[in-house]
Amino acid sequence: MTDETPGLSPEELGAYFAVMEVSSLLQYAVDAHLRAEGDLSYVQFQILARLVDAPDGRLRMTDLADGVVYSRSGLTYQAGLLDKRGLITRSSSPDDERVIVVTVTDSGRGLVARVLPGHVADVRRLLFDPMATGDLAALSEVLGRVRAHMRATPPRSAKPRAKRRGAG
Amino acid sequence: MTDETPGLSPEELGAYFAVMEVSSLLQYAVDAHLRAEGDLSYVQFQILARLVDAPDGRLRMTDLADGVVYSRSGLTYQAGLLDKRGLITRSSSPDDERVIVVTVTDSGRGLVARVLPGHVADVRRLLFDPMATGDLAALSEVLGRVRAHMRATPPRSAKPRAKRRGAG
DNA sequence: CCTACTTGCTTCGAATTCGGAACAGGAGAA
DNA sequence: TTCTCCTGTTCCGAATTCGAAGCAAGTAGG
Repeated sequence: MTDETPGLSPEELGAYFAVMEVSSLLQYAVDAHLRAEGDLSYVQFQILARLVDAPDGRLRMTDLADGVVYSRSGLTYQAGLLDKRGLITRSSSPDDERVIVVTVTDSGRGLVARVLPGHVADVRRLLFDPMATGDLAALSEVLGRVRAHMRATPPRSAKPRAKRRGAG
Repeated sequence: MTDETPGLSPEELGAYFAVMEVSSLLQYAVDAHLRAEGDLSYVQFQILARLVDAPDGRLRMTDLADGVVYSRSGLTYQAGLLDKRGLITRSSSPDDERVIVVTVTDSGRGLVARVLPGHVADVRRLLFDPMATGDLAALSEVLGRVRAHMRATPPRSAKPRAKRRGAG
């Protein structure tokens, strides 16, 4: 793999850095607002938003984990916090006693409804306001392709001996 | 601000989610590889890469912090780890005794050179391979505008009473 | 029925991050 | 000079994350 590494062109390098910086700044700003308005971290908001969007407001722990956190234990921790605040409830599934079904409470729905307008306004102000006509379509097109490719390429296969210690 | 929140169109929502998911998966995959190949976290690699790219391989702590971490203390922690491994050195500036100048060692340069090909290959495989002709230019164009807008809009002004506790 | 294997979630220990407090070196005014 | 800010770094406590290990529940084979 030392022979065929053509490197990245300046434009590729700039695009790579731009993706990382934009997402980082966006998440940081959005997270700060969510904490200020609803005392919610970005991860907690994502969990609640997913539940609100789900049929009957119920999802299994495993389904919730996908795309939000990269470990089950992290979700257990966050679910514990949300449960303690009365924003969700957890109960065993009658079909499969192993499965924990998470349900949004009315309080949780109310909190999401209360912080959602500000959240949307933040995203619009930071991400979409500076865009020109056609930028949105172009961005969706490109990132849609990239996302589909990433989902089809599980990252696990590439790191057989990654010895990560602690939080990433 | 409750009257004028038109929400986000489905395409905007999709683009927003795509940005967050792509960057998250990309960072996760790249981080895993950096740890496997050089026992470096993504943040540590960013610090070393910045130093290698800087004139004389030297930067002040404050300049390093901008864009890498969101707190000075976090940079101090990482600099301590890199210093302990002999990848950087820290010394006071003769001009201003307050300033700490960070310098990459030969060992640090060697490590960056060793992990850079794999890092570049990861970025290419995950981010650029699925792109079609013209996608790169479009992405650079859009995100360049967004990034410039974000840099001109400091996030501090929008969260006067954010009471964050611990890591974000 | 009983044993082996898999799946789903939680507990535990370690690592990383942040904000604020504390500390030290310069710059300017009287 | 001395006093008062300002800049820059480090220390500390709290919060969040991950991986590994442990435990309960379901599934397949004999």
